[in-house]
Amino acid sequence: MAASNVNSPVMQPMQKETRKVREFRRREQEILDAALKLFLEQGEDSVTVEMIADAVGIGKGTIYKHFRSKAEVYLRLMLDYERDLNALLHSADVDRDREALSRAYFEFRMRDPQRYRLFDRLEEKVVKANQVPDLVEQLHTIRASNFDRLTQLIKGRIDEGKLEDVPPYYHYCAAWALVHGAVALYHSPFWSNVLEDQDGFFQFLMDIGVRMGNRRRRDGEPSV
Amino acid sequence: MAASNVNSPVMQPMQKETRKVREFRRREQEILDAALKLFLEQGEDSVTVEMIADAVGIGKGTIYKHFRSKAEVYLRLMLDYERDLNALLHSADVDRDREALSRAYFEFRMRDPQRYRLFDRLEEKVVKANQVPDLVEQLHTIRASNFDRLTQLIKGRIDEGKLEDVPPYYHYCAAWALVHGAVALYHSPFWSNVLEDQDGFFQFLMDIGVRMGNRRRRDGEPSV
Amino acid sequence: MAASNVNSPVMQPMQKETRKVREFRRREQEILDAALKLFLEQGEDSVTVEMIADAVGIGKGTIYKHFRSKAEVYLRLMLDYERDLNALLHSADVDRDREALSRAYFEFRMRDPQRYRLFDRLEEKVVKANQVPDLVEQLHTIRASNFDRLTQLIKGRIDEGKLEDVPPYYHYCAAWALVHGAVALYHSPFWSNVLEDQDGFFQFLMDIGVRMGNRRRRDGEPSV
Amino acid sequence: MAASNVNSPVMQPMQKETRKVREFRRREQEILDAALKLFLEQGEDSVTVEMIADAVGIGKGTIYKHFRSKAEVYLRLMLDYERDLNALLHSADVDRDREALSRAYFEFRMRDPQRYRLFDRLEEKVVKANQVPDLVEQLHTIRASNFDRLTQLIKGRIDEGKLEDVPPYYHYCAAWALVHGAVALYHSPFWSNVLEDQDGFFQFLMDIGVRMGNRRRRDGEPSV
DNA sequence: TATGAATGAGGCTTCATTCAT
DNA sequence: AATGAATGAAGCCTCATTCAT
Repeated sequence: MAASNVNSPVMQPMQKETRKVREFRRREQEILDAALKLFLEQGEDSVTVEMIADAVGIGKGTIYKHFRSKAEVYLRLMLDYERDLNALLHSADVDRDREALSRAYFEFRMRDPQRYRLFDRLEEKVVKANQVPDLVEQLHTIRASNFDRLTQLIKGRIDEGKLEDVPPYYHYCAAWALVHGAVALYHSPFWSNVLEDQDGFFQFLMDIGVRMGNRRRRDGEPSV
Repeated sequence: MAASNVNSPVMQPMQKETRKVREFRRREQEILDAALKLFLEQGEDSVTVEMIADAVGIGKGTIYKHFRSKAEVYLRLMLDYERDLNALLHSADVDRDREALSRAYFEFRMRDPQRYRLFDRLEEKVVKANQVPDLVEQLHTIRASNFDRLTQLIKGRIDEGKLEDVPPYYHYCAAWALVHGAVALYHSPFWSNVLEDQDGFFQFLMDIGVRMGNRRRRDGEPSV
Repeated sequence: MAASNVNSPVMQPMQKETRKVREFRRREQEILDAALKLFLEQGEDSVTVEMIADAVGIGKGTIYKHFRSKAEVYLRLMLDYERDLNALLHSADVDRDREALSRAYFEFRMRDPQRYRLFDRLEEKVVKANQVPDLVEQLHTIRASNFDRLTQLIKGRIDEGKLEDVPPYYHYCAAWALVHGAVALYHSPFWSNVLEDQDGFFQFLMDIGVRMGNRRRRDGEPSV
Repeated sequence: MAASNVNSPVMQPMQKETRKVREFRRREQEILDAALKLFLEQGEDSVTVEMIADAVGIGKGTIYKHFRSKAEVYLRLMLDYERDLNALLHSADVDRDREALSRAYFEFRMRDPQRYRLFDRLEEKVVKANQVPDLVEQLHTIRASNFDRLTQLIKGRIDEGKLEDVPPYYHYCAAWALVHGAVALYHSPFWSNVLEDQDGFFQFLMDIGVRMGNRRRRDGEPSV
C-alpha cells in the first residue's frame, strides 16, 4: 500500500511540495552564488539587489522571499563559509590526523583570499549597523565551535612538544593574523605590484607560518 | 624703529593674508580630524558629508572648498598617514640606527590599528571606483619611497647576518602581513572576545615578528 | 468554446502582463506630457524632476524607472516630435501629393511654436554637455531621414519648374530658417507686443514662404 | 589761479577719483567681455560667477560690486548690444542713406550669430523668472526706439515704391525672422552638417531676404 | 510564489550670494 | 573697493524595500 501511494494523486501535492522545496533551495543557492560573485567583482556597495536578481534571472522581489534584507544575504554567505570550515574540522579524528587537519585548515583559509577579505568587511559593516543580530549570533556560535576544535588541535601539538607552551589561542590567533595579512597583501593593488616573485614569497611566508609557534630549541638540541 | 614697522598699518594686508591662510589650513585639518574620528566610530558609509560639517561646526559647502569630493577626503587621510611614515623613515640615519628605525616602524604601524584597517578598506573602494586617480598615484609614489627605505634597512640587516638572505621585500612583506593580520585580529568583534589575555598575546606576536625572518642557526651554533 | 478560452484563468497571466505593460507605457506618456507642459510654462531650468513627478501624481523615483536622467526626458520629447514628423512625411505618396505634403509639413512645423523653440534650446544644452549621446545620434538619424524625404519632395517641384533650380536643401533650409525665425518672433516677449495685427502678419510671412523659392519669371513671362 | 590748482594737493583726490572711476569702468567692461566669451563657449548654465572672475583675474566678490546678480550681467550684455544697434541706426541720415542703413543693419544683425542666439535664450530665462525688471524695461525701451527707426526706414522705401505696401513692421519682422532663423540654422549641430555649400546657401538666403518684401511686379512691368 | 513598478528617504554636489576682513 | 571663505538651499540621482497583482 505504501508503495502504491508513491504515485497516487493524493501524494502528488506532497511530492510537488518536496520538489518545490528543492527548487526553492536551489534558487537560494543560486542567489548566494551570484551575489558572492558580484560582490567580489565590483565591491558590495556597487552591487544592487536588482543586479543580483538579474544575474540569477529572477525578479527583485523574489530575493526578498529568501532573505529579509541585503544584510541577510551578507550574513548567509559568511555563515556558509564558517559552516564549511566547521564541517572540515569535524571531518577527521583530531587525535589521529592532527598534521593533516592543520594543513587542511590553512589551505581552506587561504583559498580565495579576496572572499575572506570581503567577509571581513561585511562583518564590520553589519555589526556596526547592528543588523540581523540573530544571524550574527549564529555566526559567532559556529565560529566559537571552530575555535574550540582548533584549540584541541593545538593543545595536542603542545603536548607532543611540537609547539611552544603558551595558551593555545596564541598559536591560533597568530596563524590567523599571518594568513589574514598574507591575504590582504596578495590582494592589495599596491603590494601585488611590489611582489615580483610571488611564489617564492608565499613559500617563505608559509615557512614562517609553520615555524612561528614552534618550541625554541635549546642550545645543543638537534634541529628537526 | 624700522623694525617696529612690521606691525604698521602698511604691513597689515600681508599679515592678514597670512592669518587667513593659516586659518584655512587649520580648518582643513579640523575637517580631516573630524572625518577620521567619525569614519572610525561609525564606518565611512554611514558618515555623511553633512555629519562631518556639523562635527566641525561649519556648513556643508565649506568642505567642498577644501576637497573636491568625499573620496578626496578619504585619500587625504591616507596620504597624511603615509607621509608621516615617510617623515619617520627619513628622520634617522639608516646605517646608524637600524635597530631603532625598525622598532619605530613597527610601533608606528601598530599604533591605532583601526585606522589602518579603515585606510585599507578605503583604498580598495576608491581604487575599484577609479576615483581621484591623481591622488591615488601620489599615494603609491610615497608608498614606493617608503618601501625603498625599508628595503635599504633590511638589506643592511641581512648583510650583518641578522636576517635570512632572501630578497629584502620578503622580510618587509612578511612583517607587513603579520602586522596587518594582527590589526585585523585586534579589531575583529569576534576575535577580540576570544583573546582574554591581549597583552600577553601581542607580546607573543611581537616576538614572532622579531624572530620570523632571522637567519636560522645551524646545529651547534650558539643562540644569541 | 476554444475561443472562449482566451479569457480562461490559464491565460490570465499573459493578459495581466499585457495590461501592466500598457499601464507602464501610459504612465511614461503621462510623464512626457507633464514634463513638456511644465517646461513650456516655466522653462526647463526651473522645472525639477520632483515637480514633474508631482504633476503626474507619482514618486520622484518612478521617473527614473522610465528615463535614465532628466536629459533623457528632454531627448525623448524631441525624438517623439521628430518621429511624428517622420510619420507624417511617409504617410502619403510623395509623387502624387507633393502639394499637400508641402503644406502639411509647414503646418506641422508651425503648430505650437514654443515647443519647437524649447527643443532647439534643449538640443543645444544636451549636445554641449555631451549627454545621452546615443539618443542624440538617434535623433539625428531620424532627422536625416526626414531631410531625405523633403529633398525628394523639393526635387520633384524643381523638376516641375515650380521652384528655382538650386540644390534642394537650399529651399528646405531657407524654409526652415523662415519658420524658425517666425516661431522665435511669435514667442519673443518684445516682438509679440509690436505685432498688433498678428494674423495679418503671419499671412504675409506665409506668403513669403510660399513664394520665396519660386523660379523667377523672366520678363514677358506671364505670372501664374 | 584755476590753473595752479590743477596739480595742487587739494585737487588730487578728485583726480584720483576720476582715474579710479575710469579703472572701475574698464574693469566692468572686462567682466562683460569675459562673461560673454565664456557664455558663448560653454553655455551660460555651466559658467559660474567664479569662472568669470577667474577669467578677468579678480575676486568673485568684486563682480557683485559691479552687478547686483548674475542676471544683471546677462541684461547688461543685452543692453550693450541693443545700444550699439541704436547708435548705428542713428549714425546716419535716414532719408539720405536708406540703402546703406538697411545694409548696415543686416550686417550688424548677422555678425556673430551665436551671440544673438545666446541673448535670445537669456531674455526668455530672465523674463520668465521676472528678474531685474528695471533693466528689462530699459531693454525694451531701447528696442522700441530701434524699432521706430527701422519703421521710418521702411516707410520711406514703401513710399519710394520699393517695398510692398503693408504695415512697415511686417517687413521688419519678416526680415528679423529670416535672419534669426538663418542664425539658428548656421549654429545648429545638425543643420550645419547638412549644408555642404554654406556660402552658396547664404547667398541664396540673402537673395530671398532682399526680394522678399519687394512690391510684386505687375505683368509687363520690367524687372529691376 | 513570483514579480517588478513604485516609493521616498537620503546621499552627494553645485553655486549664487553674503559679509567680515 | 576688493576679496574669497563660508553658506545652505536646492537639484539630481540611487536603491533597499514594499506591495498589489
